[in-house]
Amino acid sequence: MAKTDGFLVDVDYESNSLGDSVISGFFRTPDGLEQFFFPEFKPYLFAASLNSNALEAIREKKFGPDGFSVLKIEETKKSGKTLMKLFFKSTKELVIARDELRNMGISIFEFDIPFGKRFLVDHPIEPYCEFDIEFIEEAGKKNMVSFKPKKEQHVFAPKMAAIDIETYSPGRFPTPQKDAILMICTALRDKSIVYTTHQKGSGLPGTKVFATEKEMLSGFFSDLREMDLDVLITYNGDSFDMPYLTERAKLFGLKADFGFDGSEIQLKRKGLENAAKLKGVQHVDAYQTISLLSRFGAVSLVKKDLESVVAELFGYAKKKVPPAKINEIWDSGNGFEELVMYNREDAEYTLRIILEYYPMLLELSKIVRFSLFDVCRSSASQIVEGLLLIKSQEESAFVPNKPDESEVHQRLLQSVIGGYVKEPVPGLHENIAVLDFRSLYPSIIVSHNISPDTYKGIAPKGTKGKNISPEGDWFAEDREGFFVSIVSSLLTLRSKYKKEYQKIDKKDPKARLMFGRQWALKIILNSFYGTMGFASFRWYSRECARAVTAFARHYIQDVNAEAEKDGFQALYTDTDSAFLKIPRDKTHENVREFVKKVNAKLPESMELELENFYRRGIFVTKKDPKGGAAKKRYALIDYNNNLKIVGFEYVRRDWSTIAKRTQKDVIEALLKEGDPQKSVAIVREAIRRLKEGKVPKKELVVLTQIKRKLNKYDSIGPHVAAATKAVARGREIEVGSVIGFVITKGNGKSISEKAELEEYVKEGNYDADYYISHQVVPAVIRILNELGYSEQDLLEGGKQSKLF
DNA sequence: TAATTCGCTAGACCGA
DNA sequence: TCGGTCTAGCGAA
Repeated sequence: MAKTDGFLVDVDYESNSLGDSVISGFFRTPDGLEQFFFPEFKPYLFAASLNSNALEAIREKKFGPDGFSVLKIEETKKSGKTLMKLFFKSTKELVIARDELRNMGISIFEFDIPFGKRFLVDHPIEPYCEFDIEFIEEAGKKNMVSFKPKKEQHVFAPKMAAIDIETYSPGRFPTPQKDAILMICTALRDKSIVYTTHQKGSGLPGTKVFATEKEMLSGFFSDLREMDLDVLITYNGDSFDMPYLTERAKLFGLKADFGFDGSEIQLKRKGLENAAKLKGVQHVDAYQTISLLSRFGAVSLVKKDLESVVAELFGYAKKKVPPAKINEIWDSGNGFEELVMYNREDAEYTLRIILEYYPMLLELSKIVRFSLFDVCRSSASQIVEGLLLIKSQEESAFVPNKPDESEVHQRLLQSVIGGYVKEPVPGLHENIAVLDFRSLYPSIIVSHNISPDTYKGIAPKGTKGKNISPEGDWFAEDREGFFVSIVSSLLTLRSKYKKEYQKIDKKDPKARLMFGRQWALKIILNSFYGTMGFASFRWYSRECARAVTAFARHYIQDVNAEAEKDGFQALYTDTDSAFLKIPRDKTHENVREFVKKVNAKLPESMELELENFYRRGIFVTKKDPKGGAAKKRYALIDYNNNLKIVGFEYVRRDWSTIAKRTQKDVIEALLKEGDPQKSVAIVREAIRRLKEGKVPKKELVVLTQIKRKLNKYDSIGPHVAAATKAVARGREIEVGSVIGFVITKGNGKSISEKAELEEYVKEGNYDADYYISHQVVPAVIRILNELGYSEQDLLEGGKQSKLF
């Protein structure tokens, strides 16, 4: 028996010569990346308790065309019920057997958990932890005997590199069958290398020049293998770089073989998306990661192309070389260094994005026991599901099946009422306090023991108890719910991490790791409520979701009622926050006392926090005057002159910069300086510039996402019209892409007819009337209405303010 | 196929 | 040409 130690970096499975599915773990040991096999671990599923006849029938059953049998059957208990654990020799056989078992009328469970994930769920191990390993080597294969977490753990510091390719694209989207790879860049933390076949590259620092593309690819592949990476990063490599490299390699009789032991890239489909997997090496697609983060609201991005992301995250305006320019440079050789720079920056920034989020990804990986490859491509439901699977395994709890289509349909018919939103008091207000509940939904789950396994039904009228929601849903008090123990430990862990982070010096490299840790927990906590009400979720529970929001509405409305009782004015409320106007006879200290008083009555895990005090704030009426004041839009300024603009056009990407900037300037003049006349002057100036035709195109662009195929739209809005026209010109527009359009002078009747993709519009070609009356004026008019101005005042001028 | 509901607004669409 | 209704997108929480 031999010994070593190392970090677990991936779990995978493969078919051996006998057709058995065998799990292997990849460990980063002192000898490099090593693969250890776990031949004892077999694929399995559960079947409902069977009588002896049925059990015999399964034992005798010959499955599939080849007539295989169940490997073995064990009896187990889950949540107190008896289940049969059926083992198979391979995942292939399990898949065949599950259909036939169902046809036999047998209820089966946990039949759709990927084998690699199954292994990680079943073993009390975290990926990227350090282990002491004992193994036996036979016929060149290392079989694991035991592996135990080391007492002292080091943080896994992976070898990382990012790659990016540039291709030839003569006026169309590049196709690997025809268009060459011109350049490839590999970026490491301390250097980057550009591979190219252009002779202009020779002599340039950090470049490797090859005579042919075939030699370049082969050189690039062998360099990658030599780097012996743990993590390989791309930007949209799942859909572009990896398939492209694979295809080009194939054309030259090569293989994109830079995975473990010279294995090739495997291109998979994950739902509708592509995924490129490498054995033993984690392919982290930064584009997928950014999508994940923006889904979870961890970053807010207007567009997800590399340039926009780099601008948002690092404040750097990276220069883009458009495809046509790439070809021009390539053909002429002029400006070659610019192309090299572009390629290099793309790879370097791709690496930087992942370095930025690595601590958070790593923590997510550990919590749900997904590899980095899986975690960066996961959805919210997969992450929560992963966590619940682990918990179920630990407690031998029953795992519900995913619902079938008709069940999902049924669930969708009944939705759950959400948070309470109070109509604000419109107008300009002074001296406001904003209070909010910390982690409201998770803390309600914990406080009232909300979980499917503690649900007792609707409480009879008159029943008293702390776990009866305002709508009557009743949860047990004598035992802790399955969801509750998870959420509660996540909440505790997060506040511990947050405290540690607050204490540590922010320059300490550990600080980023700690921040990432608490952030990962926040993401999971925030998704928990949502998944309970998600129709396709295994642990869907309408009752739980309904109780959470009912309690939430109760608590926030209670804060308002108490505040009014104490002499504050409840200005506005949205779900977990209350805006209070502090009357003249009250102080900030009175607000703090009020918060304390509320907290004294709240359950232990709930807390109302003082978010901030604001000097001034404005709420406006809706466009439809009958509709009253607008919810979810307001602006505040605190005592340090920090402006907070929420919900207004200013924060929306589907409004032009000219409208957004004018709106922001107006709000600022009003809140910061209290100067309505200046606000009016700002609007008039914008209108004047528009009329003179001097506004540059980039201030006029409206960004919108194309969410479906262009022919699937019932209503042809400006963005669809602009996209359709662009496609007619030969531009490719993918579903999900964000396009920018401008309303031109054109001679169409409708706005759509005048909408054109930004790239086809000349400077100065814009419809000034449209931008005045459909962009600038609507963005500011409701704000100025509150101060007594009308639209006429903006367009003509002269009249003075009556208010303020 | 991949967390929820609440809410605002624009612009097309449609019939009088 | 109008006003109501519907489709669509995005943001707040």
